[in-house]
Amino acid sequence: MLNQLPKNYDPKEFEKKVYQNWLDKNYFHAEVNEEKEPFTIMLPPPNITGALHLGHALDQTIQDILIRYKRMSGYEALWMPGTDHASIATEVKVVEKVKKEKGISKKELGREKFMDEAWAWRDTYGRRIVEQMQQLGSSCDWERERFTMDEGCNKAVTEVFVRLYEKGLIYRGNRIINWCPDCKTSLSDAEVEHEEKMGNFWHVKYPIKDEDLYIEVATTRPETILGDTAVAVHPEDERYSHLIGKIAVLPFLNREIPIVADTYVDPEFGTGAVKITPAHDPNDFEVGQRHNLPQIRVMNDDATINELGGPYVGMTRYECRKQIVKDLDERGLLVSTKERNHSVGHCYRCHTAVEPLTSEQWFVHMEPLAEPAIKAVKDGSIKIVPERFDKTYFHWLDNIRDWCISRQLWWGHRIPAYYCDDCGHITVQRTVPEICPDCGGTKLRQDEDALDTWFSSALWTFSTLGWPEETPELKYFHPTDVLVTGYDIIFFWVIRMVFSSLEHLEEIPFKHVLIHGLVRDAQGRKMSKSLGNGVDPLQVIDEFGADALRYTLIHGNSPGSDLRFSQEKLESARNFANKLWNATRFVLMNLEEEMPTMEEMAGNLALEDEWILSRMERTRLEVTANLDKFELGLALQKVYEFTWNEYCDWYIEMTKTRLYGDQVEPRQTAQVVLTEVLKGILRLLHPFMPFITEEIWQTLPSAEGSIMVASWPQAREKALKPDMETRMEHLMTAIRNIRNIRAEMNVPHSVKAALQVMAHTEESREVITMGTPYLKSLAGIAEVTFLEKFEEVPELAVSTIIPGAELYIPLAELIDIEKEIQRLEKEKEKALSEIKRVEGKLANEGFLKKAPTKLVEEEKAKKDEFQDMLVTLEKRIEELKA
RNA sequence: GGGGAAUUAACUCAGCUGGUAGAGUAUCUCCUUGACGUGGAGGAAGCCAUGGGUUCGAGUCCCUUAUUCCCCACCA
Repeated sequence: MLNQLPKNYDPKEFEKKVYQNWLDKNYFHAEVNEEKEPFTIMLPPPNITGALHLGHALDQTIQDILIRYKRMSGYEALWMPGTDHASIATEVKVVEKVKKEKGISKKELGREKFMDEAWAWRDTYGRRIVEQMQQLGSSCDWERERFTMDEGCNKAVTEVFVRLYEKGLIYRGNRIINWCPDCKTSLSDAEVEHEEKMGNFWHVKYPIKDEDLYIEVATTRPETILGDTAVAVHPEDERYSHLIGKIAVLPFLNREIPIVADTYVDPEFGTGAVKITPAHDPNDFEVGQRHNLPQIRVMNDDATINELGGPYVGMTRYECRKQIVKDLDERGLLVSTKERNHSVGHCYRCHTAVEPLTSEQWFVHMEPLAEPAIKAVKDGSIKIVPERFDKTYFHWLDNIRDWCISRQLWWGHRIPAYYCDDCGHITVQRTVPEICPDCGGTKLRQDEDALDTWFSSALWTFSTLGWPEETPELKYFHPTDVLVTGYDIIFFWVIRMVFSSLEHLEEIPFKHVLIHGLVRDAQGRKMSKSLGNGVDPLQVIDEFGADALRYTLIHGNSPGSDLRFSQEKLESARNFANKLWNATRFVLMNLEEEMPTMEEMAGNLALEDEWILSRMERTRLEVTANLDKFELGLALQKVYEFTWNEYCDWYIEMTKTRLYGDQVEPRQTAQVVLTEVLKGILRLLHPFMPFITEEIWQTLPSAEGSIMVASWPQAREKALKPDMETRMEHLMTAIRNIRNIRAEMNVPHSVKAALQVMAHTEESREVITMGTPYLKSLAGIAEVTFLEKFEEVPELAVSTIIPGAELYIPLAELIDIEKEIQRLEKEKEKALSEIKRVEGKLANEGFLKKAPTKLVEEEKAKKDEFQDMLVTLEKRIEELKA
């Protein structure tokens, strides 16, 4: 007795064990190996802020499929895992934790102790993420696991910062930036989410100094009046030309501000006069620069009004807005209030409305970096899949502005800039300076700020391989092959990796970018904490198994599009696993200890053997092609269909006559082919469903080692047997038709019918002869006889047609003649409509001239076929009516 | 304001370089046949959103319209 499997598929029984075995055998590890071609994927490092969600599961499943496929195909496949420190998000979480546990703020705790807390957090969640990935089956090279704040990454970050600074591409400046009053840090443009909101548009009068005149401005943010330093009008706007150069008096503060002319102003919009607040509006900032206006910042870091706000000091920006509107109204300066839609920026982490304000920050000068990045995609060095995301990529780069990289946070890479207290000189260098190179002073302070998280993730493809050292790994594995990520982080990450790698390594970071969509809930809603519709991958794995989860995420999904996640899909995935499981049980219980090899049986193959082997070959060809084009959903679909519809539904059923027969030889061939094809299926399916395929593989005789290191089946076009496929098709049609007739005639299973065949071609006679055992076992036929003359056709019989032959079932006592005539009429209709279609085509001159000859031939053949069928049907109907 | 996507069977979605519409789920009929009822056999179900164009031929390519959904954007 060979190995046996339990009756039901229960992934919990083996998934952990299987994964542990892979770990023990070190199969995930990749090394520089000049004898093999490398294939590299860098895992987009998950944030250490919490647990993995279904989006991660999708992202990682795609990568795991690709990496397993390539590993089996003989590549030295490296999948480098790691986690991201996620500066803001983690810091916020740790701040909350400290507050909750210790009741103190981060300042009270102090920088050093705060960092200890953050590292402890990282240890906990970093480990949890690894565990989750392992449950999903991810075959990462854990020995190479990295963290964006580990020593190697730190070194790379410093190196990049210093190089860019020395090149003049990083600078420090007092500029307008996006400020999150809740996270209390600056944000890059990419980190601001804009939202359309209904707000008010207030028209306000500013008195003109020493004159009985007013200038009317319009604003959505009255609280910024406190920071106004000018009013601007269009230079050619005649309504205001007399006011240019005059002085307006700011309400409440009585500040005297000039009226300036600037083409930025759109005379058509609002009143045509704009209040200018250089310290709180990006456009106004620009105007301010052009006209040398002072910047008056009237808000604190928490967006309350500071002492420059006069009577409004201490109010929040919203309280202040309300109060100012009220005060303006009281003084008769409020002209009107209108409703108006406008977009407000929000922090992508905490969703607080962002406050634009001027601040001393570090920036990357983007223009010179953007250009090569655009070129790399334009010239095809980097291919984005699906292609349409090119537009997103270009659009962002074409409109890029300088990148604000400093964050007022502790958790992150501290900026390697040192200020001299004596002379104010700024030193940027790789190591901590002892003395100021300018004045020799020793009182040096390092910049307090940390770098944007994305600054370090931008280096991920090479900082993880040892850069700036010229390591063998870097040379061998870089550029990486595919970057797999969601469309939501093209801006944050993909673009920045491209220009970073091009700038520092002078090569692309990856050859392909494979974009996937978002995982949504069954109603199509985004999964979110506030909706409470998030699904925990671990719970899914617990209930259905990791393979079913992976199947659900991949099946029927196409690159770049969102997918809905539902219970039904999981069930269908689990059912498929169960089907495969039981097919294996069937095979196992019919095998014997001693089995010949496939090669030894090559001469004994029956029609169905040749057929299934040819079909498997075709499936291999298609699946491999799909995988190479990143069409994972299609690839999986094909494996599924081959497994269920061909192997299980037909081939297994057909082998039963041989397996249960008492002759050794045909039985052995069936046993060998059953095993061979099952193994073929397992190898094709392994990248998608690694656990079940491994578990089953291990039970099969003659399967050596792990399926993980088995070879990917090389598809051979010449192994296809199209004629065998056609013959089998005909036999299957015969069986289906007979089953159909039986169902329609309500012939119970117990009643075996005799089949009489009028064969017109040698081939059809052969098909029926070879197919006789299957007509018996699968179509309820008792025996098959061939008719030689038309006169022998029984009168009371139901009939059906396959190419080249008519099949009759005399069921005199059972058939209802009227019903049978109806059935035949229906078939006749079908034949007629087919003939009409084909004839229409063949009557078309253009078709005959321009369509490929092969197609024309096929159509002609079809026409003949259907016409024969029609003749037979008509004859048959006549006979029955008579 | 700009860009993109979607619109295919009751539902959720596939459909690659144009050549007679597919799957899963649900539904209807039958079946405890020695792998599987997490199953088997059979059936019903679609003017592939709209109007045009290119073509011998369009779900597939081009344009129009409608609806829905994303993304981007410095009109105060």
